[in-house]
Amino acid sequence: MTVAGRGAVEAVDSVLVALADPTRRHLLDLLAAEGEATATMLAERLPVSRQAVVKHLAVLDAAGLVSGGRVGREVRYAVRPAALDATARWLAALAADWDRRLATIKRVAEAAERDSG
Amino acid sequence: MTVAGRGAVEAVDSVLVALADPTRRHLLDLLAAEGEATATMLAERLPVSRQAVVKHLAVLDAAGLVSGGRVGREVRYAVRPAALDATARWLAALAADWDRRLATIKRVAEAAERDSG
DNA sequence: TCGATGTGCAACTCTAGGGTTGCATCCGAT
DNA sequence: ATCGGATGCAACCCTAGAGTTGCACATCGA
Repeated sequence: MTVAGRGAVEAVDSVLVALADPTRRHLLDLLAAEGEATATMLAERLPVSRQAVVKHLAVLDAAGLVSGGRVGREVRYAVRPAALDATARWLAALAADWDRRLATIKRVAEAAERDSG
Repeated sequence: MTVAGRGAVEAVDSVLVALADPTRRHLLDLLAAEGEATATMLAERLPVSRQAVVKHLAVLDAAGLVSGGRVGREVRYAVRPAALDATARWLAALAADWDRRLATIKRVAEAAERDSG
């Protein structure tokens, strides 16, 4: 690992992969707006079939970004902020790490500059 | 848009897509550790060809995550924290937005609960 | 019970993109 | 001048995964 725990990497990976698809991000937006929705409802608002939506929801669920609960004959999905928040923190920490390293490189370079110049 | 500007969406999209690939994340790790490296050097430390590395670097460059500069006959790449940091903030804001919405839903549900129960 | 609605499963198509190889090109050093 | 190491370009495979269709299974309402 570079900056945080190793077990978290797979979790971050699944979230990043999930978020990389525009249709899935659209689904998340709809879910966040609606509060709760079924695959059928979501498919009506998207230019894809219900089955496509179901597959996307499965990916999002595996990443911990949504969770679905059965109510009668339908399955209602809702958004889950935790995994998203964790990934945001991971990225922020990584960016901070890069900053730190670049600052170090710069100092070293300037020192070498002074020595030779 | 939902929580931030619209123009930023494409930028975030390219970063997310770039980060979704494990080989590219590995490249970023190597670059952050080395400070600067060429495609040839990076390819030696990865189980893929130099050409594959070049393609990945192009994607990372388009996303603003790295930048390369020519030095003599070689091209040295380095990591760029800005785009990563912006994406981290975007995700954090999105997570916060979800939290806000879920809290609202919960309040509404509880109010309805009191009214009918 | 029967019909309508929603979900689950499976086989299938099709393309984006990750990876490769081969060769041309450019620059530095002897 | 020329040899070697590094980059650039182009034409290729090949698989993951986004999307589809078709049908079977559950469940609610009349």
